Amino acid sequence: MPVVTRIAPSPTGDPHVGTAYIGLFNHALAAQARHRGEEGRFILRIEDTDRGRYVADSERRIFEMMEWLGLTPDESPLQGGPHGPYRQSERLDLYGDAARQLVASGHAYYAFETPEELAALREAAQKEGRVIQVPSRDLTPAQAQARVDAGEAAVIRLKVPREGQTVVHDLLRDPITFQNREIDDKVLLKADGYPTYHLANVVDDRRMGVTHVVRAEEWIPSTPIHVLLYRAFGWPEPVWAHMPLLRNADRSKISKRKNPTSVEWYLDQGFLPEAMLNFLATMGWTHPEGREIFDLAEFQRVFRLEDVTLGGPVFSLDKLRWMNGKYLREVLSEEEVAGRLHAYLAGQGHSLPLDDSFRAVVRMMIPRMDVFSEFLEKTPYFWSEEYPVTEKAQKLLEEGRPFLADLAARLKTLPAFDQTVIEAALRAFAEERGLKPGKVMQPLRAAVAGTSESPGLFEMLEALGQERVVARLERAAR
RNA sequence: GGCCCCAUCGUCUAACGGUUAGGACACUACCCUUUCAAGGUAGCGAUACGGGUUCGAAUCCCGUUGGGGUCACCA
Repeated sequence: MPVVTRIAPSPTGDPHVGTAYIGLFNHALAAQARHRGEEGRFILRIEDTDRGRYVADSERRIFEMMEWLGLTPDESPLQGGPHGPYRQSERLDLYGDAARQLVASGHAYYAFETPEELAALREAAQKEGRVIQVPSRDLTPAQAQARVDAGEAAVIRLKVPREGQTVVHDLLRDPITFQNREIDDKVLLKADGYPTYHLANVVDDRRMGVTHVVRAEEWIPSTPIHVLLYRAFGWPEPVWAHMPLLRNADRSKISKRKNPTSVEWYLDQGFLPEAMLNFLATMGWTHPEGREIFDLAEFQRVFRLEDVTLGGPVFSLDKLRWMNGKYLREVLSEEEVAGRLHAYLAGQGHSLPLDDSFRAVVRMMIPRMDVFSEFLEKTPYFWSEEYPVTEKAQKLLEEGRPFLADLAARLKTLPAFDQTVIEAALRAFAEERGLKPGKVMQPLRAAVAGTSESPGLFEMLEALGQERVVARLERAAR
């Protein structure tokens, strides 16, 4: 069975984590079909029929987000494809024709009510606890056509049956039943000639051959409209599957105010796309063998839509961070981490050489960071002599005051400066003074790092190098 | 408020009529240890409630409660 899926974001702002989330599943479904040797396509279509909310670079940023995550679509406005154009604003003729076709077949009608009239109608309907009824529905086709011909502003509305019910066969929640009398006559074509979401969505999905509509739960209430539309056109319905909504900690729909929702933020913070994807995959779904860490290929291998759970998953930044750290420590090699971190830092405007010294610091920091943005924050003393000194480090420095100068002198004379030599020297120094090793090491750490929290002292000293270590010690001893 | 969806530890979830209700994050303790981490071990911690069905219910049915979504010429 061919599987054609899509995401259809509107270009109204930052590339949203929810788009990535839904994109992951749609992308996987298409990939699975291809692996089976069947047709599988994943489309990115831009729903830009609301000119009021259009944001110019949003489309490009959505595409870049998908690429970053490795969810590159097979067809999109940027790549093109055989079913384009992929921007609804470039497909306007289609919708007008489709809407008029429905008027001709009696499934839709021209409506002339003004916004003010509609507001009044809506208020009245609300009072009576029923859905709005549009007077234009009762116009004869000839009457309506005459007013349109006269140039009167009109929208086209779907003529929803007054009786009966419409059942949505959602793959995850089948069946969902709606009473037709509770569905209002939705606008299909706006007065400006632009389609509404409902029309454009159905027409495009049909023309692009979409077989599976996998989208967020918030669309459930409009799905009966879409079903009615498919029927009015005489088209077969796609498979419907409504995924749960990502949630804030208070369980409301994930939002900007309560969570970082822009994927660009995660990129800026230095999250890995692999970890992001892995984490998103565990929202509403679990690996059948209980694995926590798995890659996209593995996800595609074992994912089944039917296994999706429906409780709205709370998006936990804590767990995402843990998972990202896990990738740093257990999935990627040290060399890969160094390379990626270097590229990340370059992207942030820090040009550090990708050399052995950088690699040594990275190696020490891998177990000490979860995301790349922590790297420089935690290692200022590796890159400059102007590193901050914490209060606690200051205290340790005082404790070391009696021997810091001597220690500097001792380290200065060391013939080699590797971990083994350093450790032996320090232990010997402590013993001579009748101090426990820690009593020497802590002040030393404070002197060279300005903090009591650092990687292992010996490896850190080696990475810093004899010259810097001695100089810092001498400075601290003064 | 109408309509619709949902309901297992604080969070993500496992269980698909029979388990001491399992794992992960977070939290706590201990171990390791030169600090901080990482890692290891242990602990804390859940079937919302009430009725059914059944020999047996977290699992099936109904109700209640709770949470969420949606009610535009936005998507």
